[in-house]
Amino acid sequence: MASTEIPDIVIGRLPVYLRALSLMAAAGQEITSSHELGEKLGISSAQIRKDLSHFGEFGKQGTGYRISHLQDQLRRILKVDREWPVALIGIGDVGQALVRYGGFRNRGFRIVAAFDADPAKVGQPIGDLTIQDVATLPEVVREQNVQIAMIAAPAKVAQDVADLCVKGGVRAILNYAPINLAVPEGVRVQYTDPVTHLQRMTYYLV
Amino acid sequence: MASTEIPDIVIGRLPVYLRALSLMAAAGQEITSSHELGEKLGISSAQIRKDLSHFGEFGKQGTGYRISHLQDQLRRILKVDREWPVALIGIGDVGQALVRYGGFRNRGFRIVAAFDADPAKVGQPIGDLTIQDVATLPEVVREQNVQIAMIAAPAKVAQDVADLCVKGGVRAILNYAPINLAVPEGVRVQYTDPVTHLQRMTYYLV
DNA sequence: TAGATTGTTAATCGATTAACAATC
DNA sequence: TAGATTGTTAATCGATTAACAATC
Repeated sequence: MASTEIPDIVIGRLPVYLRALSLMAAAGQEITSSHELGEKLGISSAQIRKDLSHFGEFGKQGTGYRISHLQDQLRRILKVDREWPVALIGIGDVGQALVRYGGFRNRGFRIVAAFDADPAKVGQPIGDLTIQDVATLPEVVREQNVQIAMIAAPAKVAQDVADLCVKGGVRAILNYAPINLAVPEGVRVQYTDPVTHLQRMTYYLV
Repeated sequence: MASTEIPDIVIGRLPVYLRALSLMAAAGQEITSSHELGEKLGISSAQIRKDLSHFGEFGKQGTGYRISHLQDQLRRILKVDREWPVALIGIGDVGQALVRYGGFRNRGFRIVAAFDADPAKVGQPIGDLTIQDVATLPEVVREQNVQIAMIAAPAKVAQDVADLCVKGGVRAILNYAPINLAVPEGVRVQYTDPVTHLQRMTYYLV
């Protein structure tokens, strides 16, 4: 079976599956099973099979899944069988780390434009790029058909930056600023904040 | 009411509530309601009230919640009404950004030890700290009673680093390496990987 | 073949929501 | 007071799991 409203929580697990598969593939492994994958990820094998069954039949009874095939399928489903252009806003410590991060390549993304509001930074080179004035963002991302943005700007201006992104046609935002963004329907936001992650664990400490 | 096995998904929302409250407080606001908070976060007001009801009664009928009081309560519940010492392993781009990040203070955390495996880095200053040899980690974190670690080391060695952390008594790990860690029962891991976040959104793009 | 593992169904489990009495 | 909002209950909704026929 396939289609008809896949739960978002299922979509959220697919990148995790894909990452685990890539690790296995890198180690030279060719076949895996829902049981093995579940073991590695702390997820039940039934859940993995159920999740995958939303999209089709990718395994073989008695054998399991050919890793390369399942990777291909997951990449296709997640639409990362291509290279998405990404805009990065805020070239501070986090922004610089993101530019230098080698993990985007081959996983579906490339930073194609970097922005900052600081006149001292605008015009400076960063990696292969030149830092552009954030005021020009809507125009630039629209021209380059950029649908994805990463916001690493200070919290104070993050909402303004998000507004500029939306104005330029961005539909997906990864927000490093520790604030909740208000965006129109149809624009997705993911948050990443080390403190929030840590605070989620302290509850369980003594 | 209180206690008796709070669902982890509820715990996961508390830091988000706390962050939103801090933002309101910073803007000079003194009172809020479950409705307003839910509006800001894209969560139903009923869910917020239900979540809070696991821990006690923090509001007032007809009025809502006094923000400073709810902040205090959430900080107490999450155990971030203190300052947790944190170890950081891997002083590359991400590690450096974390050391310079000002957002830990006042939110419950302080990096008290920085480690790297590179002999050229060991002994170098980073912020207020000196980079230490990762081989000494178990000893050092045990001495300083560090229960929380952030791993920003390369994927290849992240599991080894996690093992050292566990050996030193660490019970909570925030992992920036794009791999799933195997840890013993009782040790919590949170993952943060920009690519995984982005891949979760591309599914919805055209 | 015998053993293993899939894909799927039905049952269970848990989380979210709607509604409202209590009350500030 | 009148209006508003909490805390909580019961109902709904959705996700996870157990189990197994199908079959490699």
